[in-house]
Amino acid sequence: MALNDRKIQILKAIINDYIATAEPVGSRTLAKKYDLGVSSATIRNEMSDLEDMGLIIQPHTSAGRIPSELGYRLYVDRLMNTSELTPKEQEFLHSVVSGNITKIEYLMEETAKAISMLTNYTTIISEPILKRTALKQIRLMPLDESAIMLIIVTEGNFVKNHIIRVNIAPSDEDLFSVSVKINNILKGHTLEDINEHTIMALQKELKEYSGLLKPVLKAVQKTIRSAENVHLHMSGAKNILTFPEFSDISKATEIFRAFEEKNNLVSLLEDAKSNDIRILIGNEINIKEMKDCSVITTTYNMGENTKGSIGIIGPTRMNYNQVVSVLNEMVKNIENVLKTVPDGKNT
Amino acid sequence: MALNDRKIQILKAIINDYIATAEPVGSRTLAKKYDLGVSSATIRNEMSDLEDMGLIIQPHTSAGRIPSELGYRLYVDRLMNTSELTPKEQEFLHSVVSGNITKIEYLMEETAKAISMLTNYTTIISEPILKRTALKQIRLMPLDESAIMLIIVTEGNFVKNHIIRVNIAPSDEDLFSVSVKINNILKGHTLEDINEHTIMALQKELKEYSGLLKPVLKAVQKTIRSAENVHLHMSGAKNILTFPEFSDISKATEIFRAFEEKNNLVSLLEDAKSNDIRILIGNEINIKEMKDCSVITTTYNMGENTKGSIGIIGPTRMNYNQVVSVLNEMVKNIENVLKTVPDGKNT
DNA sequence: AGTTAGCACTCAAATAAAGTGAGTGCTAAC
DNA sequence: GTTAGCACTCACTTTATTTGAGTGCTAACT
Repeated sequence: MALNDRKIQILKAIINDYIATAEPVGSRTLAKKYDLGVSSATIRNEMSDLEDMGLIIQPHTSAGRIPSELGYRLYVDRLMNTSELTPKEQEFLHSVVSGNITKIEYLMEETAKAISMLTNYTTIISEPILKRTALKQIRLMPLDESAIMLIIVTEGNFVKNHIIRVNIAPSDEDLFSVSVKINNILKGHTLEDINEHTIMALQKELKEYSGLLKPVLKAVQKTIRSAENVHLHMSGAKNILTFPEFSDISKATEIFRAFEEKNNLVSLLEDAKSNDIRILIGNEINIKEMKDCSVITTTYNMGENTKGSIGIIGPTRMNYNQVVSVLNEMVKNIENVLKTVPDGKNT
Repeated sequence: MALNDRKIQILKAIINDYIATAEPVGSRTLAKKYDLGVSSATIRNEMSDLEDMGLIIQPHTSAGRIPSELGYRLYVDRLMNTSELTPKEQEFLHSVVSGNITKIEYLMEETAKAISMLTNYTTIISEPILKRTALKQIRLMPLDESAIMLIIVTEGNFVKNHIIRVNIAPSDEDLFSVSVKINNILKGHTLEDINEHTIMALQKELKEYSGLLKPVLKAVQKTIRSAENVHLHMSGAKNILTFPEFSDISKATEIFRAFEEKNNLVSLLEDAKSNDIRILIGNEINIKEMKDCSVITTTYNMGENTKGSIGIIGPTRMNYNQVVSVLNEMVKNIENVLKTVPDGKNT
């Protein structure tokens, strides 16, 4: 059976209507609401064909049709028309990143919030993760009589700090020169780079302050490890409750439970490997609790090796068109901010 | 009408039963389930009295009774027996804080998560807030050719950092000596302390690097301001959905909406002024969306002027007894950690 | 006096029955 | 190939009926 123009037109109408109303749509509704130029009976015949092709489904005998996953797939791949955001929406999204954002965490937080506000879906964002976390700067500074602070800046200007307890705090100047020495040795190294050789070199340099070696090394390790972890931000999870498909508390709870499992979210975002926008529909998501959801993901870049992902989660009946536009716009914004004003990144 | 022993016994039984089952409890149930030594008819008479006294309520004519807010008030003030946590529970709570926690944010996050897991209620925690944020250390360090980083440590060892773009980055040594100079002038100062005099002094010291003055001052201001902000952590909001009193989606959504308003949560926690445990029941909470909830709050100390709060939110029918025990235990744990190993606090 | 058995009464909730309407598939005519 | 017409289906709504937990009151008992 061929998927002629009229069939496509009808399928599009069904999907658009269902996205808007969440109600199965019948032939009469289509005939009245959309200017298809044929009678409901004809539409009925076409719908019957579409159902045979697996693109739409009848929930029960005397109901209208709803799109199947296959139908959505066809829709997002070939039928969906992309639209521009309104100037107001663009401005809103832009205002979020243009504010005085001092920490990358806040930027992520705000971005997630903005997207979920605009779309009414749930947003998750992963902070940029460094492929190979190298140390950029290591510095010791005095805190008080019995404590000094270790500051570590990694590639990408992520800052970490650790307090080190000591018996007698070395002088400011001593700490500075120790810092410079450590720095010379560890700078540019990653965790696996730190071997016996580097440690020996450190031992030699820190002869006078041998008590510092161990805590410093430990802190450095911790830092690199943590920088290699994925940090997630989520916003608008409660929006799930606003969709009639999840008005059953047990369904909502199920999804929330899936959200709680960090691995789930990470794996969702990891699907966003390429820079393109990726769409997973229903069971294409490999998380059974989310079989009635769709996820749209993409990545944003922040320097060469550093990229994070954004994912938007909604019912399969989500507004794919809008979400894609929002994602594109927001990625543009974020990349701009991260490129032009890499101000105060931190973890 | 006197509140004799038997009435108290019956009231306690009603409240305990209702907390456990969420079902209105009738005279027959009480007579069967609890060993009160009298018949259901007698209990009925007493219940009638308790209702006259406003301690219990009949949702409708042919239903059992449920506690009124007044009833709960009496219960938590005078009737409730406190119980110990099981060793297992204690161990669980302890394991949370004893892990390798490098940042105060994570400690808070984990604590909130643990409490809400154990109690099944929603937990909010405010990070310790400094009464008067003073600067402790200010340091500049090189990043690359055109950027240096400003590190600021405030009283309480909170660390902030800002990247400053420059045309030509001064040398490491120069930055060190500039740091020491700035430090000498600003150390110990709070925001309102920074006046023309200090700025003049800075201008003089930074003659050679006048381009640094403005960004440094701006960053310092930002830092202090942000440190004076309340940072909140919330966990287990979705637990709300598990209670039959909120099984109506619209009720749940209402509460979630209230949760979204940060001011609401802050004001809840601010009620926890004293070190004691405070309990707010139903309408005692001044947030109308939360009139069917109760909140139990307390504070924890971290050094003299630094204290944060923990709040647990559940239905009015919450397990006050358990929550109080958990809170007490957890505060003990947190204070221990913050006292003995004040390691790597950060904001 | 206080307690209790007995009983009529109430009313939410569960169950059953009847009615409604949007939607379908099929047929026959255009 | 298209469409009007019609019988049929079935979720949903409405209305009626039944059920049962719980109450308050009264009269008898200790």
